Amino acid sequence: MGKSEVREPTQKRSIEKKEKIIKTGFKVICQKGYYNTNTAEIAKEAGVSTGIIYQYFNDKRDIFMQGIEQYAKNLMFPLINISEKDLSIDTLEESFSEIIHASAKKHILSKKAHEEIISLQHSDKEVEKIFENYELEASNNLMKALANIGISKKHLSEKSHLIVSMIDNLSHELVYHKHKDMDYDFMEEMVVKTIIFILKK
Amino acid sequence: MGKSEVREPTQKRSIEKKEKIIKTGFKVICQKGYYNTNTAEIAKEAGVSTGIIYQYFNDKRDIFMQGIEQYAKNLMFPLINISEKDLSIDTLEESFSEIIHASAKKHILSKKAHEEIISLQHSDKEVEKIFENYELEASNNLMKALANIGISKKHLSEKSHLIVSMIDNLSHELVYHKHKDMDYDFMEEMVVKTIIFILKK
Amino acid sequence: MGKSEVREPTQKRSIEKKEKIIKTGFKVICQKGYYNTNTAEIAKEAGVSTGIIYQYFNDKRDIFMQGIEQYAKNLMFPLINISEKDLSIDTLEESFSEIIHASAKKHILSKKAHEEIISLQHSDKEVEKIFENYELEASNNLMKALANIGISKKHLSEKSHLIVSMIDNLSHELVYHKHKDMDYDFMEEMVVKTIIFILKK
Amino acid sequence: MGKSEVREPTQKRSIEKKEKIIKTGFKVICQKGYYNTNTAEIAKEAGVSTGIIYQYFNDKRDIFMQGIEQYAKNLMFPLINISEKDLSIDTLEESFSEIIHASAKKHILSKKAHEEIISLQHSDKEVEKIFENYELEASNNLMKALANIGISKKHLSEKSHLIVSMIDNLSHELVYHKHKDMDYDFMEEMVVKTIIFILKK
DNA sequence: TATGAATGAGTCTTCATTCAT
DNA sequence: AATGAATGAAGACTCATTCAT
Repeated sequence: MGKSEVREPTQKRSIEKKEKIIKTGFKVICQKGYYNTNTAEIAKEAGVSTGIIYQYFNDKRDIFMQGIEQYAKNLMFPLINISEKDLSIDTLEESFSEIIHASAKKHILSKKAHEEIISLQHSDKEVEKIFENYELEASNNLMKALANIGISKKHLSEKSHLIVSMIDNLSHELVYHKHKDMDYDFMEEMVVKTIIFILKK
Repeated sequence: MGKSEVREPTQKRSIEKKEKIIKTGFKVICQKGYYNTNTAEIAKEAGVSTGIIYQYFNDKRDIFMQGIEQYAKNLMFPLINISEKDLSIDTLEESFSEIIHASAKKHILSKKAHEEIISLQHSDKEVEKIFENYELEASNNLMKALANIGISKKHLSEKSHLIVSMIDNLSHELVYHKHKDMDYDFMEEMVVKTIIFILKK
Repeated sequence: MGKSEVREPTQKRSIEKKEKIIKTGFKVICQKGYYNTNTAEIAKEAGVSTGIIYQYFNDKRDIFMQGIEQYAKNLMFPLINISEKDLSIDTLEESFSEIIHASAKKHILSKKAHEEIISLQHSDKEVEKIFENYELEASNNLMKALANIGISKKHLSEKSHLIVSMIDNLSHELVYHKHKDMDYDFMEEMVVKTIIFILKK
Repeated sequence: MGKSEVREPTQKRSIEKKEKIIKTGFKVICQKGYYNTNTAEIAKEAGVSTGIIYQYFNDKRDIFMQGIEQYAKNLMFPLINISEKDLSIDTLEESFSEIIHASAKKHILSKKAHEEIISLQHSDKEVEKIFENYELEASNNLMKALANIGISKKHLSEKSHLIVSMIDNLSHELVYHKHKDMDYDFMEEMVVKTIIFILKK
């Protein structure tokens, strides 16, 4: 029935408008929840009409998805961009310490965002994929970097995966600070040591 | 003109009916998400009429809340029930292997429930606490059990927390099997060894 | 996503309500056109809420479709129910005269309806089918009846089809009376004679 | 604050542009239906911007109306152009055979257009007349042509009308081929013979 | 003249909640 | 205590029309 195509804006003004919608929409959804935010509100917050949204996006979900895409890229950046330049076999501990800090820093930005995204993974397999892909990329990059500095390739993919999860978890913990009386410095140190243990094993 | 009160059932039949609604409602919501499950569906699955729901519950949210209260303890953390009977200093590896398996088994429902609950935290601060408490309880129980079998109490809470999250992660991985080409037996073994490493440290 | 099933009402009150919606909806749509009638208006005219419509019908189109179904049945009734009792080889002319009159009578009821239905055949192949099926049934019944009174079966399906079209056309003409100065009695007579001619050929 | 007038283009380029919009718009509307065709689509198909449409036309309806005016005569009824040159009293059968074929050829678009026009008659009485006039013209032309080749004028208008509708029906049948197992050659032959019969009567 | 981005009123549909029985 | 029919407010999305450029 002549489904009107989504237009990819080329003009500067339009690109900015689309970016504004993504940014604002993503922010509001993260603050209030996907199902508690309606398109009219997103439009209003972004300073546009409801109609224009559907020239740049397929539907409400699409706004959020593109927000996630940008967010995920940003969030995973420190892990995704690990290379052998960041690692050295002699200073593994310092290297991972730095990586953890960089990761935690990004996590701080986006407590709410992360929560809302996770909650949509149920009904939306595509959301899940985005994160898995970035996680996979992070694992793979870490794996290559580790191989390049001379770590044994034996079971390296499994090890990398474990390491990435640990870093991710710890970053979470550092941000959420749910357990008030914990010694987070020790936890970090412990994680680094555990990573070294895993790699040496 | 007062808001008609929710009735607390006293008769056996009624109590069972209410239980059924909580159980079914909670299950369906965890599987499909809060906003993708409507009251008609919950009623149908529970074998009751839509009307009756509003005699036992204030609203849809109330069903889910009571579900959380009632089932979270049981479902969420198999780790909560760990005691020193499950652990022995000489067979730590076997012990944790078993714990991991038990955890993985319950993980499908618990993970989804957890995610869904987080998604409601936005509009509902009350929800937030419930889960944190159970997670804390799991860590604490593990900690006590470990202390009881002679593990050093130094930084035990941090260690326990790390261990719980590793088990949680691995369980998730074992259940979802996202990375097809991974050697999950190795990963499990690795996790167990890492736990031992953490505890010995 | 738990698409709520359309309920087929069993209680008397509900059946009447559903009938009322079909009748009113069909009437209003025929008067104002499908795209100029909105669901709120149908509901209002039928004296129900908009919500209830979707318990009995899949969508707006469904209301109209069920209206058509009833209407088509009714409209085609005289042609569909032709049997050998209505025909005799010796009084073919009188027989067809009567059939034409009965058919025209039904057509009067529904000038607007017919127009609106035809206009939807574009976008809706299902609408087309309904009418084709009734037309086919009419042709087939006529064919059997004719065979039973001794008309040669050679090319009888083609002949029946032509006859049904002619009757249908004439009925239309008799109702619409677009051409003010025509002698409709003659036309009817002519059609009857032509039918006889076709059958004798 | 007067409603900005529709401009009548004077430059060659503009006139062509307007013609293109009418032609394309009319075609697409006939194919897909008035309410299933949006102005963006018409503009796109015509190779113009949506904005320009409102310089040449009052509104969407106006495009279609002008399309009807301009193309109806040409498209709707090949029969309109019948003259005595096409007919001869001695070769009536061949003549009508040819007419039927010509009619069938133009039938696809014309039938759809006709249907769509009828559907607009509800909200738009103006549309109604246009078509009736062309249909009448077809009958009249046929009538004159028949009279000119010596057919009796007695009841000729009624006969012409019957003939036109038979041809119209058969054309439709030939184009759509709804009844797969029919012998269309026989039907055509039968129609021609019936026409001759009517004329001779 | 021409563009196509922008508007926002209007539409169908869903669903938590109420109420007659 | 229970049913399930009924309500109607709210939401996602469309599209004829306008307007800044």
